[in-house]
Amino acid sequence: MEHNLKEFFDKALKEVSLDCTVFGFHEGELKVLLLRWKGTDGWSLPGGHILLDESADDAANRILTQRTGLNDVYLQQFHTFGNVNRYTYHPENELLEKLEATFGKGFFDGIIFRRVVSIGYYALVEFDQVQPTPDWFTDECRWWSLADVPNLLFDHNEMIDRALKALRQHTRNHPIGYNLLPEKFTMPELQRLYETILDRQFDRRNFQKLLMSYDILERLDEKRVGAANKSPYLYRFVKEKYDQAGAVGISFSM
Amino acid sequence: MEHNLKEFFDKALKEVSLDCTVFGFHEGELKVLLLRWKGTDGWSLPGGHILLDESADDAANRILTQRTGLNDVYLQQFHTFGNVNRYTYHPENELLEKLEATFGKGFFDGIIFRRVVSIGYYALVEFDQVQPTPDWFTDECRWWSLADVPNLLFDHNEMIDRALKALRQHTRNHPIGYNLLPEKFTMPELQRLYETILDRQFDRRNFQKLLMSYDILERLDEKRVGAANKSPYLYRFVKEKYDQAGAVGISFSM
DNA sequence: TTTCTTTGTGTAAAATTTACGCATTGAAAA
DNA sequence: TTTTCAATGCGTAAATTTTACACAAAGAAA
Repeated sequence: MEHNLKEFFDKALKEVSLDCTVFGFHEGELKVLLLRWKGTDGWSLPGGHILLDESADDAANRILTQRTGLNDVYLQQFHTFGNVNRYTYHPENELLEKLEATFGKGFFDGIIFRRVVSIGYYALVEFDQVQPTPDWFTDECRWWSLADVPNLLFDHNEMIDRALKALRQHTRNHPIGYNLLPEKFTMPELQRLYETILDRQFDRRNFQKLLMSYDILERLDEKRVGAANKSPYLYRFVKEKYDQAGAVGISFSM
Repeated sequence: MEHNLKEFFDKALKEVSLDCTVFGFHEGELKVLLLRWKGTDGWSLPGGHILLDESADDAANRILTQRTGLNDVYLQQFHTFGNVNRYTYHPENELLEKLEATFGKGFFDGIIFRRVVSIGYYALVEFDQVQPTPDWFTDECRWWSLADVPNLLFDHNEMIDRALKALRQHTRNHPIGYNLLPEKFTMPELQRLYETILDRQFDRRNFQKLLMSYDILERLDEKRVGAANKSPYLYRFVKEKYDQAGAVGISFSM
């Protein structure tokens, strides 16, 4: 990240931060990207501060690129967290002690652990494309299954809860999958994504009918081979129609 | 407001503000509350800063109480505005000059017109209950019909646009009316509210059937008299069921 | 060659949404 | 006092959408 942390903070908004819940889909499960703070076992969401000359959205993009190696990640702002005590839900004093053991006493004075309002974003990424990369504060960055997410620092568990709710809401009103699946995928794979996000099962015949009725998918002549069953067709999104359906809004009513 | 502005700002977050789009419903139209800045003809949304010891939601409530005289206003955070130039969409230099003519040169240095991220809320209120009250910066506070809203200061026109979109989205997934209508109202009045928010017409027979199917309304024995037609029944929301329906979420599909 | 799991496809029933008519009421007009 | 007129209350049929469900075919594994 930045060579000199204090220099960076001089060029950034101090009372506002942003945090990103990065969703990936792998082996039938939703995953989120978490970071472990240096010298501690405390985990948090990827986040950071907004530079004086960049918008909040630009900052979220910059941070996401740094953490994932990806450009043009799908990003959605969903809520801003402004509780007085949002930094004190968890024992930040212990965390601070451990961090100061690593960085030196007083290092973080005036940098973190003040009153900060945080803008929450969620991101949708292709799991396989991500290169999880720790930042200046952390020495580990990796995927966690949503079900296994531990107690996080600050109010980040609440952030994930809200991000997931926002994602579900989005899924009910827009097509989903372009950002979470590889370019080509089978209908059962797409269905599993929907089932995972919305946490319910669908009849595969009705699911196929509904999805095809949106006219955003193209069935290819290829099939996925190798599994111990009938080879399923591969599909891909027709980007223009996918975007159009997203702009107009569809109602996934199943 | 505060007797000493600079004293207030010492106890508040400086890089974060919040702005409220206050919706009222009157004579079949949606209205919003706007403020005219002292000594100028520039209008803006009601807003303010967050005190160090209050949450963003508390601040929004405090500000709304100050502007409307109401407690416990229905408030919903909908978006945070973080563009770099959100204070420069409009000729803020001219505004600043006029304000300094009123308050004295340099009065606002370090107080306004810096880089500020603003949290957008919308509020739903009973039009008749509101006592529009200007704040420290303004000398007029009044309702405007949504259709007549002029060019506002900063990015406040965009804020209203987004607030309205959020309100429409909310209306499609939750019951609406408890906060916008008086306690007792007729079915045609409720229908007109829906038609105004969603900007389309409904068949009154189907509308009545659908609304009654939610089981959130109670028909009273009273009727509204005085108009040159058949006296319509009065209805009122059953608060518990209204809240329950709001928590579960309903789908207004018409 | 057989078995077993998964995929591809279509149709009928149920539920929901939409369209629409007529009698009634109450103030205003005649 | 009577008539008129606009708005309200109530119910049913048609159209559409959603849901439920069964059987044949493919392909790897046994």
